[in-house]
Amino acid sequence: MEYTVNVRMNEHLFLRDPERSDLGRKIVREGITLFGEIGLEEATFRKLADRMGTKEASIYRYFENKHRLLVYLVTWYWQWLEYQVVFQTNNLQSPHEKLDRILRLLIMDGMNATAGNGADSIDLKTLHGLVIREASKAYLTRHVTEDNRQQLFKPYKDLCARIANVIREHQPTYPFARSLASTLIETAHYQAFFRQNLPSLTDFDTTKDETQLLEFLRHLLFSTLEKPT
Amino acid sequence: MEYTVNVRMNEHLFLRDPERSDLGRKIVREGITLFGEIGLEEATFRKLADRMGTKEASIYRYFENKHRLLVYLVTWYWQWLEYQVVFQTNNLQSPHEKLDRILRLLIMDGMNATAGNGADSIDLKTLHGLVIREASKAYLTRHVTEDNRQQLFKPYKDLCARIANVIREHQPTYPFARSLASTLIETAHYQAFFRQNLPSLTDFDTTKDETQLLEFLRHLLFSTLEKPT
DNA sequence: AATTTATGATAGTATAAGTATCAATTTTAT
DNA sequence: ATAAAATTGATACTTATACTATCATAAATT
Repeated sequence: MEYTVNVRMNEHLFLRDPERSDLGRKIVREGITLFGEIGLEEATFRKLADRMGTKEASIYRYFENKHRLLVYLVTWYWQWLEYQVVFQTNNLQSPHEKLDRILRLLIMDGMNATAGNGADSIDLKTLHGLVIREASKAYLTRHVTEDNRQQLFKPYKDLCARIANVIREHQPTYPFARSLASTLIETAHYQAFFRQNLPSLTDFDTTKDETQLLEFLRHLLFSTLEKPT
Repeated sequence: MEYTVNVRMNEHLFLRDPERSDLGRKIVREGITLFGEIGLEEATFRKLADRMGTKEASIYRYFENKHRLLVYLVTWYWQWLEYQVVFQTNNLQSPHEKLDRILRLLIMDGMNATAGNGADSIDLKTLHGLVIREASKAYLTRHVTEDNRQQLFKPYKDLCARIANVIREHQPTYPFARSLASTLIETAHYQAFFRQNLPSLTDFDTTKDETQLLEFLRHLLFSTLEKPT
């Protein structure tokens, strides 16, 4: 059985829906690789246009500016991840097992490489790397309140709320389920970043895989949930 | 007894030592308030110069660019904080008590408002707010490896290592002391940011003080250290 | 008093960010 | 199949940012 899961994006994120044209899908796809390759600050719409063989002005017709494109990509990731959480924890009996599955999703442990159909498929590994480096810049701005009013962070909140629910399922008396959920998400990301770039801020062996990070998160999560408050 | 503690800054951070002239100290002081008021992305050296009644070119004589000034401010904070950790945990008998003191430092619980002498004193509350919003941008860049080679993040690593040592003092068998230390620092910051700006990502009452954040961190830390690995 | 050093004032370049226009092309509706 | 509508390409602007350069003046050193 073949199927694709479509993510419905917040309409404030774009001027013209990039999912509805080849050019739009290409902006998203190439945007991920450009941001991934040279980083958000070095990236410009001109460079993106050149790489795509199109014009700056064409990209501006889809996205108001670079920041909106970033938020688009990052929220796409949150929504994709929330779907994975729902899908992969479905029919698991124990909340413990669900949480374990969620942690493995957060570090993209053993994920398949792409999402979506053929040429327009999204390179999830690259997107994950982008999220690790740039996702926090989506909200660490002066206009966070305004963006929040436009519901731009709803996918992040939804993901967080969903994880918090599983936490409460496992330990109904724990009073900081949402903070713990957001901490797990953020910690998964910057510990991965530190492991790669500033390894002395971690205890992980850079030459090995992310198993140690997973161990760290697992221990953090389950010890916290076991101890009464 | 009057005394001031001087922080020796990495010389790669500036072109001319801002501590050694009135103009330089003013750049640092006003830089903190400007970044604090309008945020890093909106801030420019032109705006900073206008606000100071000086010229753009004069600021460029001290700092290569905006990012270096950011790193300067942020690392100043890390060094100041490490000193506070050393000072305030000195002569405390139990590592548990030391860790508790460290957590309170991380959220700036009951800190006095300024550091340094008179007119050149640094507004710590504003700097703390700046660190919460902007500190991660100091390392979340493409040139992190190069900056790291220039030791720009040494103060952060030193602080982290010091906290990790207290963690090991309290629980010698815990294998992730450094990751836990960096997690505590980061979590203290973005949970404070979320509390202020995206409160549904937390369980904290925005109308109250940071006590709940402290409770969250305390529980996270001590439950993790109690449980065997 | 002489000399080095720091700052102010002004000017200039390169790139980024964003807008506007219009013709050419593609898509959609009839 | 044809007309109408929407999309894209191509070009050209405007404004702002991020610097660099120069030189006169002021301040601090020797």
